[in-house]
Amino acid sequence: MKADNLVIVESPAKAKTIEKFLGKDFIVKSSFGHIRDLAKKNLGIDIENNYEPAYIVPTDKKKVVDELKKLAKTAKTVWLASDEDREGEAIAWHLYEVLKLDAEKTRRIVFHEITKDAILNAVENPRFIDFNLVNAQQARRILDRIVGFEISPILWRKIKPSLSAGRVQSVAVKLIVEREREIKKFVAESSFRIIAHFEIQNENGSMQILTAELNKRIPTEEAVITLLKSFNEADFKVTDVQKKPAKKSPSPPFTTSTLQQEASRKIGYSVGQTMAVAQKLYEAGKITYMRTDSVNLSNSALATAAEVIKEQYGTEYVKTRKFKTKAKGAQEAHEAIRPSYLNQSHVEGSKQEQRLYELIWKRTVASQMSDALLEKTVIKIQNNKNTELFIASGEVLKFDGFLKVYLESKDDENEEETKSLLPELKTSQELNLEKICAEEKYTNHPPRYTEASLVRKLEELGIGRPSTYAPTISTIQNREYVIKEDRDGGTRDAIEIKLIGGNIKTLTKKENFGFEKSKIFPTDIGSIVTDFLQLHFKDIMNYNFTASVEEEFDNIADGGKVWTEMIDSFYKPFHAVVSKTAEVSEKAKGEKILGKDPKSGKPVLVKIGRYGPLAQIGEAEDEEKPKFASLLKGQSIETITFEEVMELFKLPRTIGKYESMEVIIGIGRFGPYVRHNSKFYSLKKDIDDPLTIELERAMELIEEKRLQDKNKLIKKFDEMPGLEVLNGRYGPYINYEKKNYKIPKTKKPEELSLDDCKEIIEKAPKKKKK
DNA sequence: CAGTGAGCGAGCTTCCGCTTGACTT
Repeated sequence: MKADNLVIVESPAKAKTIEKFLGKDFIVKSSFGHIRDLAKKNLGIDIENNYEPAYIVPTDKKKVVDELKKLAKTAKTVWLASDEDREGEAIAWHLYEVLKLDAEKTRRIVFHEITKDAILNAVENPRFIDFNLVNAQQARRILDRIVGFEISPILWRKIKPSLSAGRVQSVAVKLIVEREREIKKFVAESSFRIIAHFEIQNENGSMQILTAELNKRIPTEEAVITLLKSFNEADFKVTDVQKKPAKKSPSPPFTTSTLQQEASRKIGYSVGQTMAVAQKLYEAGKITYMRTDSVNLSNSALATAAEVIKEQYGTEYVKTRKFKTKAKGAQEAHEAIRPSYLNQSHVEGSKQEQRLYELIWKRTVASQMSDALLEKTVIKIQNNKNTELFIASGEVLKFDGFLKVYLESKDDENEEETKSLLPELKTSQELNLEKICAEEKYTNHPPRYTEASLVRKLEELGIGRPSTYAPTISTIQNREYVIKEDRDGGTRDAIEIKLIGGNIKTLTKKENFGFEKSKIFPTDIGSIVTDFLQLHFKDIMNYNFTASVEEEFDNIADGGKVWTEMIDSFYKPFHAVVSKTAEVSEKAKGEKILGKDPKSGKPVLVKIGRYGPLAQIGEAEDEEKPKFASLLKGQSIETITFEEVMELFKLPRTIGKYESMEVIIGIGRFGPYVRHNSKFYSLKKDIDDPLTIELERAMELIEEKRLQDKNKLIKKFDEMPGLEVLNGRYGPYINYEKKNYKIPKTKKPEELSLDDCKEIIEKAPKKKKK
């Protein structure tokens, strides 16, 4: 295949679309993102030589680069069409360098939307590579490398191997750690919410209840009773009625971050899931690009939206808008995330894809619809016994507008503010009191982050980019700095006091609180690393660090600053701190002494060990070796109590005999277990507690595992005892000499002969390790 | 795969931001 013009874009899906818009003389290829990166050896930066970067083409990019080289050689003109932002400009430059392009035959073009007009217009208006922008990217890349690769090794030495630190991830973890500490410090307070119920006779004779809330909360039970008594036999009347028009406007179309948030709130996807499903939709040509910080829609999309809305809902529902991006540091290389074809409100595909698509369709369409019009009513109610003021507020939807299609969800749905239609009332109208209820309400601690709300916070701080939100969230979980899980809450008393028929009744109810679903919690390692970094690298950990270096990158991009000078003024003081910290800082183990062992009088402490958090009685220097016990899942150094620690030392414990052999409960490398006849059986996490589990349940676990093992074995051969055909999580497989082999789909596992198995093992591709 | 927490030393880990596959025990 030969063509005079080679166009290079970043994404293959984009290449496919664009090729259709351009003529036969054009061949459109993708670079699959960056094609070069800093070498991993020696930082990939020659510090002595004015921060000269050492770029290499990673092995998995060699193939793409070779193909592009070949095509570039025969092309008369090479069009570098990577995105119009810092990273895109750098990609263009790397291509220019690696493909050894001739400046004469190279053109740099950009477009923000994938429409024929935009592309043709771009081709008409080429420019050359903007080296200031490229240098801003180099500064960004090198700063991140320096921060990550100079701090991480300190963590390996001072805390634990394989840990990591970085401009983005370390701050993300800090947000989680700090929020958890705020929550631990938080003390819930309660006060009483007072609600009066009035009976209203409607014109047609039917009865309606009007509820109105006292304009303040009452602090104590005693004060509530005094107050309620003062209402006894009072006459209530309306003292004011106010009606005001109001409106609600739709949210802007989706960006990566808002899509992740809404998909989490409305359909319960993790941010990783959302991106994977969106990727599928994008590749199928159903939505525009899913990694974007822009809320902009193309003019043609706006026009189609107007048509679709007019057709489906009527002209009065159309109101097209151009939204402005508010996110800090947004680079707006793409459109907002929207359906490629707005006239398709549904698409084929998996259930997951359909649900996400519908969400995107609704959000996009709603963003171009009329405001919803409301009438808000506020009614004031007073009485003749005291000066207290009750307020009833209601809301009537006069015109639904965009609400016909879509309403953005909120993170905290606790506030049940169901404002309803109020009866028509006039000033000085008398009201018949039915009852007054006082309910004890507790204040809530600041909410724990979900994956999606953490992304929102990062975006707010200008930290990270659309392409990195999901990977960052998984990095901090993979490093075990944080963990996403459900946690049980507790119950507490909530008092209810009523004034009804002249009597006061008090009732104490139990209410559940504090249950957490899929929330992010810090681990001990996360807290210790955060404290360590905060102590030694306070600048990097500052929430404004990214914003302030971004300002300098902008200066470089504008040509006002030389990138090596910017890096130099960062590196010199930074590296001095690195050297000093490596030398003088203590090993950080998060050690905490909780008390004294009543038996031996030795100190009882908790700390991070090689294999995670542990409790210890006595010290290493003591003559007698210290005793150790691992902490249980869900326990942490920061919150565990002395009593809980002492419980841990009750393990291992013998809980009885089964088949005339001892049954022992312990905690090992892989968590709590039952040991019986020198075999191990795992306790079920979240169900079994090793400290309280009884013999009967342990026997159940043993039998369950035995049954499972029996079902696991499909086939074995007497001639070769080491070879087994087994049933696993991903279906049947062959196990031989500790290695597993896939069974071809053409074969039935039950019918495999020994020779078949040998053949499969022979033919299996050699394991490659990365 | 299941009681390890000492210490030595070789060799490895690690960043952020652009993009998709390859491939699952």
